[in-house]
Amino acid sequence: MTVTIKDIARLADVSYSTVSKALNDSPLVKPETKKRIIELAAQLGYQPNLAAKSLVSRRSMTVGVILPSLERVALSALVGRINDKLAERSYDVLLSTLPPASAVRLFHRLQMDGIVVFEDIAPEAKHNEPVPSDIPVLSIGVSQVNGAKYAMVDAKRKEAIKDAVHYLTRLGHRRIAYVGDHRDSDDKQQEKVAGFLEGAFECGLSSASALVLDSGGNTWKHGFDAGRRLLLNELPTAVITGTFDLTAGLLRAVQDGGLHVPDDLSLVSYDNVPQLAELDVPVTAVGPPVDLYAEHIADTLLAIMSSDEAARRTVLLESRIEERDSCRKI
Amino acid sequence: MTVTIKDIARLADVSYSTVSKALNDSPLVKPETKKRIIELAAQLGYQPNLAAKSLVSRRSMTVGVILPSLERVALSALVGRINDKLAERSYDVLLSTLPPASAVRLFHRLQMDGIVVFEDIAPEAKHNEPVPSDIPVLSIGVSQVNGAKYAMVDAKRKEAIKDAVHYLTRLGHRRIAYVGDHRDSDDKQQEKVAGFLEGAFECGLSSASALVLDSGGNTWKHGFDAGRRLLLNELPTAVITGTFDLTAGLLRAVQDGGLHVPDDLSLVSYDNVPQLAELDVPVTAVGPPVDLYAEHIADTLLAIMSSDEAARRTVLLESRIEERDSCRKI
DNA sequence: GACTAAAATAACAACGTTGTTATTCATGAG
DNA sequence: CTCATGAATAACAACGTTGTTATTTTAGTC
Repeated sequence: MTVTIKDIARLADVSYSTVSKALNDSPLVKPETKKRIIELAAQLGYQPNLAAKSLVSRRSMTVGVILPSLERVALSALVGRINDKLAERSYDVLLSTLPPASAVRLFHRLQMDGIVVFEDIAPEAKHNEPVPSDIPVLSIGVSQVNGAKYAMVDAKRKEAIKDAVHYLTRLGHRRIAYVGDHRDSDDKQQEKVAGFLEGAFECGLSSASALVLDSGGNTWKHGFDAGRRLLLNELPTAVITGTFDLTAGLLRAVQDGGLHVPDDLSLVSYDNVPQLAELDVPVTAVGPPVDLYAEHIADTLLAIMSSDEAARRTVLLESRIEERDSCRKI
Repeated sequence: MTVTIKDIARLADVSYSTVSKALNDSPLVKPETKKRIIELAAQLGYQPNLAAKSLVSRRSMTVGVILPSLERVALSALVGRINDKLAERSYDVLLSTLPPASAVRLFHRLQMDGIVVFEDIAPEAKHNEPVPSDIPVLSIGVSQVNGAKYAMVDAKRKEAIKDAVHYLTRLGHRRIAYVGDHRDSDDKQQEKVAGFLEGAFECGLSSASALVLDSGGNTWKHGFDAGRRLLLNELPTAVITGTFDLTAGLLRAVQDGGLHVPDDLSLVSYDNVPQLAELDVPVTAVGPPVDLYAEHIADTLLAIMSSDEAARRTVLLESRIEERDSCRKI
């Protein structure tokens, strides 16, 4: 049997409402009594029943995060940071890898105060069952199927990759490749490709000297394979990679091929995460810094949660270049 | 404002207790009324408030899973299966990647009916704060620091690897390598090494022909690197790998090195997951099949949850060989 | 058409909290 | 010594459910 405030009340010989006040550090109870009760509670290993709490307060101080998996390093890192940021505001974070529709239903039943969706598809896309409008949903980079329905935080991916092209061009590179996942289904990846092509155009690169390589996926393995293929043909002087994992894999492949980064090949990676500094060669990154990303997600979520007149807003995060040792002037 | 049974009651012009019964398909309400209420509820997008429900029923029908990350394929797969199995028994699963102590506290506050811990360290190891004894905890393969404190499901890793050695020996292999993570901190990995050595001894292999390679980690990358190193020295005729990810990486490395599996090298992998069949070469596996694993975890959890006189039991799962195309007779 | 049994529905208590309102208990002023 | 004042504590209602108990409605009997 779990210990409740009533148990504590009985043992401390006070009423249970006094216990409640004492544990919430209310000024209405005598410091002495308060101390006695708090100590007793700690000793009994009392944990407040969140169900009861949320029932009366109408909020659970809990948010749910829906994600496909934690296999991508950058996503894993981001979720960790979001957890931290929300914990600072005393919210707890729970994860689910269920299909979005089921996860949302579950979170709704659990009275979560907010939901963050990392899926590529909008929650109602599958079964066409609309998400209840009374629970704030923040979707991260989902293609807005039916108008701006949810609040959204997203990265300016196109700008980010474009920035990378400009950056490399300024360093003198005239032959650049973009390596990324190229499946039609995923708009986010498409956006990066578009950024690359626009950037190349703006910098006056010929289409022959702006190579797009389809990695067919976003894992280390895909990056490695792409790096391999890169080595088979005439090399570019610089490569831009679409995700952290791709970068790590590709770096390994080209190093294995006997190339030195940045002497033989410059490298810029999307996914502005600190892990890029820990690779064999610290790699220059573009994209919103993960800390900033997490902070904006947390802030936006808190914003739409507090204003019941849901401020369905879209935040587009600016990219920032994080220069490291993977690029050189030529 | 969320819709409650009282809202439905008002609209249907019945008492809220009737609504409750109708929604729970009680025989005490007229079929006609029942139907009307159920339709109305669906139309309003009603979702039962789990907080209220668990408050009165003293159980949340929810279990929490604590894990370090979902980066390992086999773990990811296992969690997915557990989710399915528990869903069949109408339990919901929530995940947390918080440090075990915090996650347990959170789950306790949320009144979860049970907890599954996938961490390498016991929950109380960090801050020495004991887990409340009133919430059933099932730990997966944790080294039992202070006696058999929690229920536990674990794999007979030692036997599994030993089986692999015997299997390969029967096929005629006399020079076998084991590739795995070798950090002292992780007992699970140590167990596999021990299995390898014992197996080698039993099969009469000389210590020179039973190689142990430390991969230094359990990811694709570590496997790849280990494969690379393998190629540098005199090759064994067969390799046993400690995890799915190691196998995938190592397979790639040796294929890159111009070897053919199984003609030039036989391969057996720990982690009995179906994903092994989808690699370039379908790889023979040892270890408890993931389905069986998930089922036992679900069953054991349900068992210790139902018997309040907690049946703190330990289940050790037998390994099974899943033969595929990665081994040949010599 | 009054009476009973059964069926249907309504009313109520409880779960563990919090916030509000009511009560008790000192303390000090007159 | 009585009374007002304020501090400390107790009692109570409410949150959204479920299960139990009480009440109403319906149908069947004579």
